[in-house]
Amino acid sequence: MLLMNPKSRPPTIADVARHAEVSIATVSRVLNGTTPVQREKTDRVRLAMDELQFVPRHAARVLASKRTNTIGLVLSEISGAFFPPMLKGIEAGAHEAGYDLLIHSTKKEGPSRRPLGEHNTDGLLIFTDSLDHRDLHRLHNMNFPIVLLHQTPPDSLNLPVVTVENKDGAAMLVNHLIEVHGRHQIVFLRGPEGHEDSVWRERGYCEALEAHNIPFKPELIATGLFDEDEAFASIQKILLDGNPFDAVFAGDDDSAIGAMRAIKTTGRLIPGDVAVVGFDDVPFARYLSPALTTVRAPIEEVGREAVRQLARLMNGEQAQALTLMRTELVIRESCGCTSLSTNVPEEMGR
Amino acid sequence: MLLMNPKSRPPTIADVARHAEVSIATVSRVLNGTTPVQREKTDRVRLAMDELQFVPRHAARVLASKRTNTIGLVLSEISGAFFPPMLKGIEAGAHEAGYDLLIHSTKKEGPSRRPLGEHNTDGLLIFTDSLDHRDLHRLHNMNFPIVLLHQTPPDSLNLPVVTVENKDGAAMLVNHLIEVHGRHQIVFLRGPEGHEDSVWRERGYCEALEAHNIPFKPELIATGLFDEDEAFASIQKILLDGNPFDAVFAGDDDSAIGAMRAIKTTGRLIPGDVAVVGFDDVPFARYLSPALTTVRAPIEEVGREAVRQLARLMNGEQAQALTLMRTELVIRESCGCTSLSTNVPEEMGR
DNA sequence: ATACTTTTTGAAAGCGCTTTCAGAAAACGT
DNA sequence: ACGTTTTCTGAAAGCGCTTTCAAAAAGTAT
Repeated sequence: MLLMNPKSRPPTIADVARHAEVSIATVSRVLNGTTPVQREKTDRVRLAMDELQFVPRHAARVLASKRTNTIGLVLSEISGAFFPPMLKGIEAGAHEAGYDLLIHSTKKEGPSRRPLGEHNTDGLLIFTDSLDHRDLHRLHNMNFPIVLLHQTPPDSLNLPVVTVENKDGAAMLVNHLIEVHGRHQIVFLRGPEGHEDSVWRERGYCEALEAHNIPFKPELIATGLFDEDEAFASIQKILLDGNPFDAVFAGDDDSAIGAMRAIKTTGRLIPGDVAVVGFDDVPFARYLSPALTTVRAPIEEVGREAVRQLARLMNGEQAQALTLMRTELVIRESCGCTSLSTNVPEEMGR
Repeated sequence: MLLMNPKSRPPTIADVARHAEVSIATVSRVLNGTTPVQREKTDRVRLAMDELQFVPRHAARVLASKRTNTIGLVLSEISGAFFPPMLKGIEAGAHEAGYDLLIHSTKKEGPSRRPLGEHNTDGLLIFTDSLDHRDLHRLHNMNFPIVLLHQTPPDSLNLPVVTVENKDGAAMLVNHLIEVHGRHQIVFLRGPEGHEDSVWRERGYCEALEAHNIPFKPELIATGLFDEDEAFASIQKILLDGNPFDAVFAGDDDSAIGAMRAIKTTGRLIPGDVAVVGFDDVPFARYLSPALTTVRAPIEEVGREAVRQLARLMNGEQAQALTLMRTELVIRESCGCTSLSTNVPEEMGR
């Protein structure tokens, strides 16, 4: 193993050039493949790079080329069952496209008002409302590549969006409750104020009701905040108020757990007395008893697709204004269906 | 709102200097607070920066200062219940310390053998064995700040490590099984080959047996790969082989699910006939029936602490060679204890 | 006032790479 | 062989910022 002089600084492109007896420009060219270089020289350069263990200084390339080769993910908080698969998809997408991923949390901005990395990235993925409208406008005005995740653009800004078919998924779910199980008094638990996914799910809920001529009852709408305890409390309140219901669409799976707990507490049976369904299909949904009927969103694909759209933007191409990833009904037991393989994941037999 | 000439490129420090009628150096100084600057000039500069919406070019600072203000997280794959909280901790730690986070996946290296970001980060967090020993040696030799996560250094390299007390946690768990529930035939399900966490958990398992003079039986050791289906198969095999056992320490929670399924399939009762315990305390552990007794590792804290150690290294200070985060026994039902509040999370009453 | 500190400031030299630009070399045509 | 076109190549000019360095300004002590 080649030991390098401990005092010496890491090799630069100039060292490589000297070592390979070519010009700096030539080294740069074999590094980037921008211009053909004679075979023999290419080899010499490659060899030199290996021997010197040369690693190009990212900052220098960025400064000179104005391309960072990095995409930024802006988000307000890392949490929820939702986040990991999305990140996984984004990471995979970035990797595929040859970009690095810079994570920028906007939650309670640190000591130094560190500026958003516009110049430090080639494009930005913005999750939900992690960035305020002012910044969004500014970036949009300067024509900076941006893709929104799970958030439609404010003020009719023309920014591409990637999200899931919340409305259709919710409608499928509620239709199932109505058509297959004959439920008509369906509670809906809203997510956090302003949460777009929740808004669309509610819309799907309403459409399903309408489609079956079931009147919308405001007293069956409550707030679950996509949170277990909040949902628990909300369902308890509805029970206390004496509003009858035979099903709960909990808004998301976390809320569904809370709802189930609240219902069980009263001695009611799930799904006999009350059907409970969620949304998201988080990993533990199948382990609940009864196993939770819900809607699966291809979250990982959302992340991957968002990167793809962003890549198009960064290449100067047009991106799709709205990408809606299809959702899928996951029937288990909590709706009243009977699963043959209780608590057994589908993949079991593989 | 100040509209800028659309043709104009983003403002540079020179523009700010001109605008504020000071030198470039002065602008840099108020930007970094490196040297005191007259109050009045400071104000002028600040104003100019605001008006021009100046955002310093990251690359330029890095190139000039040799500090990237970024730490890199190197990992081979984003997955597992394990990952999200760890990332959350790391992100939080990085944010606190004023660093950005660059995620670098080494899984199936992309098209261009993109070099690891040594020069693009001030320090690296290396998760499990996402980086091969050669690179590790090289980085170590050049005295580059590195902290290992859940992996002790190979070849007695002197690199700081942050991980959890797997051995103690496992021992506590097995002790509980033995002392409280009188189990003596305890199956252990190993994790993936070479997985350090698994090795230590097994060691804890062995120590607990020894401490109670229970002979170690090789036929009670099997492989669960920290995977539900694999664990299912392994337990089935042990059952088929007719090796009697009255408890399963599943290695991790995922395996525990598989183990529970396999045991239930035979009609045996949990925990009556067989106690099952896991490790990790993933979110759904409490929702299983019976609720899973397991060990909670402060994963998020691991991430945060790792960043802290790395920060010390980057500041030229010494880091702690080994940081073991304490684990905690989480007693639920699957070990044979009876929980008063079945399936009800502790926080319920808040 | 004068000499000597101490505090602020600006000029200018890089940081390591990409990218014109124009010249050199090679390839081609006749 | 010579003029042209096509390929390759090197010199040099930045990219936007930090950081000496030394001079200028302001403050203190004599």
